[in-house]
Amino acid sequence: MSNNMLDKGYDPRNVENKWYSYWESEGLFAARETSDDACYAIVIPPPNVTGVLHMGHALNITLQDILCRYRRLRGDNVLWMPGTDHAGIATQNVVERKLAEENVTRHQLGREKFIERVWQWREESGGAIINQLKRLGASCDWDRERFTMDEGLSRAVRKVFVQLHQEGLIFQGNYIINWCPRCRTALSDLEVEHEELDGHLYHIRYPLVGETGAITVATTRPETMLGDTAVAIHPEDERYADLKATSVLLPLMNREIPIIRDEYVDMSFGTGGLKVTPAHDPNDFEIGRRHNLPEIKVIDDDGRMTPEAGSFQGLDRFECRKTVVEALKKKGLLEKIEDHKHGVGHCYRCKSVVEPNLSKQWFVKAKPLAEKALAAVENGKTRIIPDTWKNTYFEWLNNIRDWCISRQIWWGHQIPAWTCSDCGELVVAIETPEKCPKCGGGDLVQETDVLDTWFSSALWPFSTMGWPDETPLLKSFYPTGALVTAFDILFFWVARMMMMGLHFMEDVPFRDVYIHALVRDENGQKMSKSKGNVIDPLHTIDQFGTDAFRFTLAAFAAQGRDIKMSEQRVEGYRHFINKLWNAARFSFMHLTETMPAPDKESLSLPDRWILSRLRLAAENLRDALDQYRFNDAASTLYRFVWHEFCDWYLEVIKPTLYNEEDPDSRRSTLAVLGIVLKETLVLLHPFIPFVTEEIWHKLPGAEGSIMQARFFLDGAPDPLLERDETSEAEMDLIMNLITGVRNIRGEMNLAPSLALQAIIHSPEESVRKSVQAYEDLIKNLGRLDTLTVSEPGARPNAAATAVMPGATVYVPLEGILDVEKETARLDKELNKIDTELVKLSKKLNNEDYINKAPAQVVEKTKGKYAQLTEKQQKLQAHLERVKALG
RNA sequence: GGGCGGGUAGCUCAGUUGGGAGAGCAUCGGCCUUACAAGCCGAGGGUCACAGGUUCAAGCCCUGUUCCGCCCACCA
Repeated sequence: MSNNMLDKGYDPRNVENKWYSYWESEGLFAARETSDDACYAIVIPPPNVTGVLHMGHALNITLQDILCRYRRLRGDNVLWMPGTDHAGIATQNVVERKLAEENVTRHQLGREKFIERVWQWREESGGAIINQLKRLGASCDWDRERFTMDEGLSRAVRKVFVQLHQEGLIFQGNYIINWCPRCRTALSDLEVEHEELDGHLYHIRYPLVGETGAITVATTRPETMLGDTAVAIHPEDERYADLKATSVLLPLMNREIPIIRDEYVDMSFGTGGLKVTPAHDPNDFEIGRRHNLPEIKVIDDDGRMTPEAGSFQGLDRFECRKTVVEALKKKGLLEKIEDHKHGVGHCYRCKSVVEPNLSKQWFVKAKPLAEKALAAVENGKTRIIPDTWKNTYFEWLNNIRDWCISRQIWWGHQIPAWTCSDCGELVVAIETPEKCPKCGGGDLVQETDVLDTWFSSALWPFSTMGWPDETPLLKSFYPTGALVTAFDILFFWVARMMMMGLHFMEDVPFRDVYIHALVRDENGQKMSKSKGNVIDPLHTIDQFGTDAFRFTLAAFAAQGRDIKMSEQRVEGYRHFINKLWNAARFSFMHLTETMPAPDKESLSLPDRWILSRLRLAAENLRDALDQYRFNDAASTLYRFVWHEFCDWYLEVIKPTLYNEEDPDSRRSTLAVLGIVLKETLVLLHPFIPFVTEEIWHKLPGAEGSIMQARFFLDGAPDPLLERDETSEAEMDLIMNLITGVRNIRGEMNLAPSLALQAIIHSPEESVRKSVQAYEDLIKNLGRLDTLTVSEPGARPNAAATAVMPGATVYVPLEGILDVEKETARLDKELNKIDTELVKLSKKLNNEDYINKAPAQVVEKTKGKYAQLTEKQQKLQAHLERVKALG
């Protein structure tokens, strides 16, 4: 037994860690800062630093790793930039929950101490997600790992903030924003998730001042009435044409508020009366500004009623709703309550009901930035794949609103703005200013708010490469080649990277954006902890190995469709990994040394055939990956490896390998086997890096890591590795003959151990020659005793038959032919042919078809018709003879 | 309210300019054939959601209907 003998089954556990360490220690993931080779970069979508790997990451990372490894094999200088995100609110919430277990609030701790705790938590947990990415095989350039809060990136954030402020694209203002009373912070519009809920529509009567009667308004949030500063009606509403009163008395508060006329009001809704609460509703806010209405905040930052709410002060907002309704009922001012479905905003981090609230915040003026981002996709500088997402992207950018970037939390980039306590001057600067530039005062107080997490991630493609310095890295790798992500952060992240990249780098951040699917559970449900349907990728890996898992993800990554993950399927692909393993194992039983490359002329048919098929597989793989069709790439490989290389080639060459009497043939076949195995491993490597590396090292003549290999398609043209359609056609004939015999054996229930005899008739000399030349091969795989080939002549009676283009096979079964079975078998086949012929003749008898269809298509149909007719005749004739036996 | 995706074999899904309906798993039959029983050989199984239309030809293009899923939206 040779020393490169493999174990009987593939065990990933013995292999994966070993090779990952090897790749890292050999520096095989490292990008060169400059090179003559094409440079290709991908920046990782930075996972939350305190996060845990989930299926979404697994898919995302796997696809990126496939692209990166593929590009390296194509000879590119690849940079896969890794890193993590500080994930402001999410991380802060996690740490706050931990504190809660100790019965401490962050306020008790104080800002500085709290931030220390967060950093501490990052130290403890920050490595976890990275190690999990490594288990997936991620070939990131880890020496360059970045964090959105590290010094370099913080500098980039401050620089961007200051410049945008100078350009008037960042401003501070009092506007209505989305407020999460639980997280106690403002949120951007994107961070609010709307959920359709069953609620109520309360109809409330607001009595007119100076005359009898009332205007009835309808609201879903009666507690906000305490902050009403007007009632609005449509200027053209005829119901109020004669209304003389100019104000109403706000119930419960006994405040007189004006009746205003505004076209925003929908006359068809309810009674056409709209209560206006400028401080707690975005629309009302707009109306309020148009009419110079006071803005009265009745709900505070904790979601409790303010002193402005009068006797309701201190009540929780939901408690207050009930109380207000009761009070109105008592006063007889509640006209009715209807059931009403409406969208309610929730915090995307903590799921609390978001309160629209008037607040002073910082904003990015988004329109000017959005225009460039739109143009770049319109003119194709950045491609979005699949392009159905282009519309979504355009839609959002076209309707973009100013981006609220200030957050009232502690974990994040503190806004680089200071207020002079002496003169009130606002100073925005990259570095902490020593004194006030206006009055020279030394007491400058920094803005306590921090920036939206997505502000710093928007800079990721260039901040990670050293911007604002002009680094060699930026020069080589910006714009990056591709961004790979799921659609759920298309707006949060992708669109904003486009905006910032175009603004600050004056070029797009990436040439391609590949949007992949969401991973769902077997029932198509989104995986979530609360549903308990989460499949842990690490568990899957433990069970089946990383390679099987990765191959599964790739195989399911069809464009435009979500993935329903199930472990059962991973198991299926584990079989594939094992199949490959065993194919290698078999090969190494014979392939013990390097073989010289043979002349093409001296090769046997199967050798020529498999080389040609390898070429085709490589081309298909390349085309699929270049178009991000990962599933096609995976199935191409699967089919080639299993059904061509294993099922046919390895079986076909066995007699050659075991035949000691023809060492020349054996050597040339071994040489081909070596080439095909080697190149196949290279093709597979991006998908299943571990097992291919493991096998690579057993391969005679293979040097170094498989990561240093190159795609043969890119090398100097090698006549051995060209398509050879003549050989493919000849091999097809041989395979058809074998399948014909196997089919007979299978359907007639003949034991595999029973050696059969076959008679092949063909009028074509080339066919007879092929059969003669590969007689042993056919006999072997067809499990035949004897094989004779001749021109059509006397036919055996007690025989089963298989008819194919150019040849007819007879398997004499004297004494054992089951007439009934063979009759049934032939009948079935004839029926199929019958229906097929009816269809074809219908076509061919159609003048329009003959005239209008392309000649090529018509010819094809005619050929097929002739072929089937011939087959039908032969089968029919045979059927007669068989019947005569019975 | 607007937009998007999907409905193809029992299950999960492919199907790239319209021209012979496919794969994996599952099922059935036969095999321990010296790489692999995580395997080998063979078989059965589909009104391509429904209804129209365009075309010589439709799973694919157009219109409508229906069911499922998702995204966006300031109608109280």
